[in-house]
Amino acid sequence: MISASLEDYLEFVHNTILEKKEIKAIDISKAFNISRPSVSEALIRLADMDLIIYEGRKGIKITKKGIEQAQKTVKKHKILSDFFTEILKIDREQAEKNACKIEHVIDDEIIEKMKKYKESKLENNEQS
Amino acid sequence: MISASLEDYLEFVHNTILEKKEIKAIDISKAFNISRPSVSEALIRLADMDLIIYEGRKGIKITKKGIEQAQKTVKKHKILSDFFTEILKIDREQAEKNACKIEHVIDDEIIEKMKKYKESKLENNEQS
DNA sequence: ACATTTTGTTAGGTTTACCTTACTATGTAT
DNA sequence: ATACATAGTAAGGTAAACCTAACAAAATGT
Repeated sequence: MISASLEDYLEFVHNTILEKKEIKAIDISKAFNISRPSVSEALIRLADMDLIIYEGRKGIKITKKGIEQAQKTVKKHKILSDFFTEILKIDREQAEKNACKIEHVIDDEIIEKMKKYKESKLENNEQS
Repeated sequence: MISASLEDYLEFVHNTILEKKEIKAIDISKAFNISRPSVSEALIRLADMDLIIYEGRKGIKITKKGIEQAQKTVKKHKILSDFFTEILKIDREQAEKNACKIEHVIDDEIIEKMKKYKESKLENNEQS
């Protein structure tokens, strides 16, 4: 099982690669406000788990396994954050912040029910 | 700030004292499946934070500050678990399990909105 | 081309939350 | 009363996730 911290970093690696085609260790350091050595260490652990391929300055690549992992987290994040904003009327910033923490501990079944609930709620609103 | 583990132990101390009038270190050890030395260590940390008064075999007492802390956690736990069962139709066991983890990371504002949401939903159901 | 800045690594340290092994003190049972 | 079991402590260890200081390599600016 992957830790919350590593999951966060992997999610960021994934999102950044999608957005900007590449990512460097320093980007993670800046994004999460952690030291460069801590990023090195984390990337080595992610590589040990075959979630990324890390070759120092040569770049960070995400593996198939890593993409699958990251997508699961991204999906949870999105459903949580949408549920919070659209159903509970939480402001975006706070919804995002809480999604970031809850995505690491919540079960898939609850996420699925949140998604279904939101969908059925929005259908009803369209009819009214 | 208190850690998730310590918050769990404090919550259990509080609930057990309410239920059975007293609690021993060994009870925590059994409930959370952690070693006796780990419990000792945790209780010392809780005592350092003035959340409990710990005098070894003489017993564990919870302070005013500890009760307040524990009640906050219990409240979050209950609102989460009720929201999951009543709104999202999650079964009790899974709702409890997830509440246990989410209660440590979720903001008060979201908890409040969940509570309000559930209350207004139940009102509507009474009318229909 | 050379100096400076940027990026990453090494080495060593801290804290939290666990663990095991071994010891001590307390309670119980006969 | 003594032997045994239970509860707690002491000592020492591990792994994760962070840190700083110092160094090395690479990229950039002039």
